[in-house]
Amino acid sequence: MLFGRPKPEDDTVVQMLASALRRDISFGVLRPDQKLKIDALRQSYGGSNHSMRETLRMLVAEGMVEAESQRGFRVTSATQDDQNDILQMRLDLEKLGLERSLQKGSVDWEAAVIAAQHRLAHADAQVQANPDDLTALAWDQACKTFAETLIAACGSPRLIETASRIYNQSRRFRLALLREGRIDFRTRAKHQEQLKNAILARDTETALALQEAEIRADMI
Amino acid sequence: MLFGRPKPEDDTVVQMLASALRRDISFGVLRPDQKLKIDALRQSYGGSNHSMRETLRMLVAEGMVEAESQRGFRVTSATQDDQNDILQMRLDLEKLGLERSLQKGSVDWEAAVIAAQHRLAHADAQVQANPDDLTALAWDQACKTFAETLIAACGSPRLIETASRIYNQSRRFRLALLREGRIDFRTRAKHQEQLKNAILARDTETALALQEAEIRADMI
DNA sequence: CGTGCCTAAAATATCCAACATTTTTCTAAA
DNA sequence: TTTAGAAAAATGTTGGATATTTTAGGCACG
Repeated sequence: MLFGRPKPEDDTVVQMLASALRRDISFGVLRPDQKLKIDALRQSYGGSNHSMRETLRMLVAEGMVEAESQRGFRVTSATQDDQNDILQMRLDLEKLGLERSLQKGSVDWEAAVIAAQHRLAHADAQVQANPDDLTALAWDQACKTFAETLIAACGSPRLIETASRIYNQSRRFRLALLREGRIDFRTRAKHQEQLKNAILARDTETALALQEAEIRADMI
Repeated sequence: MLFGRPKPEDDTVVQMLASALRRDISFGVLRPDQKLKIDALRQSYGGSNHSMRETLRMLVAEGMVEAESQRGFRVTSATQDDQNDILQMRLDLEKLGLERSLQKGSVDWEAAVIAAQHRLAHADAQVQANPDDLTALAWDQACKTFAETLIAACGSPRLIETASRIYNQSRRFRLALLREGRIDFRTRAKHQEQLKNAILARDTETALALQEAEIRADMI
């Protein structure tokens, strides 16, 4: 996983569609509560009706889309309550994950954290200099990778998978913050650096506090 | 939710299929790592190829089934590691949920706990007297309902949903215990009663300890 | 002027049949 | 015995068709 993924993630049509829809939901192209009509989606994204349905089922299970029987699909709503719920879940899950990673993580994990933090710092700089959609996408991905790296050594595949699911639900909130220019990059950079150092020092208390601050800042 | 569910959960074909497959995976009719060939499944469960594929996608997202690109679906493996991981996740999630329910739960929640515990005690007695598959199914459902009721007042839809997802993955382990006669119903009954009383007394520490004991006993 | 009812249009959920591609299995030669 | 290649099976995808359900319009009725 050093220089890009070895296996192609978007192998099948359904997975390509899922990626595209995920991205557009995160970016707000498809807005909360918006109806997702099969034929309309096919016009924009291609694929057969069946592929599109399969895709939407997947997104339902990921929490990005909601289904109502005989009434089709719509983008999951994004109320303040939802935001709070997602924030709390991220706190619970990612803190657990980081705590256990700090207990179990090897030097390989430390290296991965350093690398992810380095890339994140770079992405932060990029997105400040040039805030177009493509850069924002790369920045968002770097944020996710960093958050996932923090918990990668926790030893629980299900914790990792669950945290990833919840994280994906949080993305659109953070991308909205970015669009609105409400992200304090100065503080972020400082916290990230401190967090990395706390991890290398295996200072659990400080690391968890910084992680919590970062997650909260991600969702105001 | 007093006398059965008001809305029919198995409205559509896909949801019927999902229920049937979930049940058969939990019961071990479909064994861990078993290949799930679309046409073979259609013979047993009906439905078109698309419906079956949609169903399997859902189960993938629920963690009951795994998909490999161009190589179809198979029942999620159930190694000792998996069992441990699921156990740990249940502990983390359900303890969080119970703790918050104890903080926020109203008298309605207390009533629901009492009701669920009553039904669970009944189901325990039934399954001891008459351990056929149908009774086991009802018992299993009562267990799940009880576990879900404990965390129902936590105020976090995503915590509830996530706990449910993980719980479903734990079912086949507990049903295996039941089949092998390795469940200590005496201790269960005692613990359940004590747990209910601790909850009514809002004794968080005792309640959490008893809950943990129950979850561990569920998975040895 | 609204209100309810009926019909028409749209959308969903499903099925069948077909096909390209990929994986697996079988067979036979080196 | 190994291996190469053909045959069989399975997956992933598409198009088209149909029953059912929901939604939208329009129109008489009070």
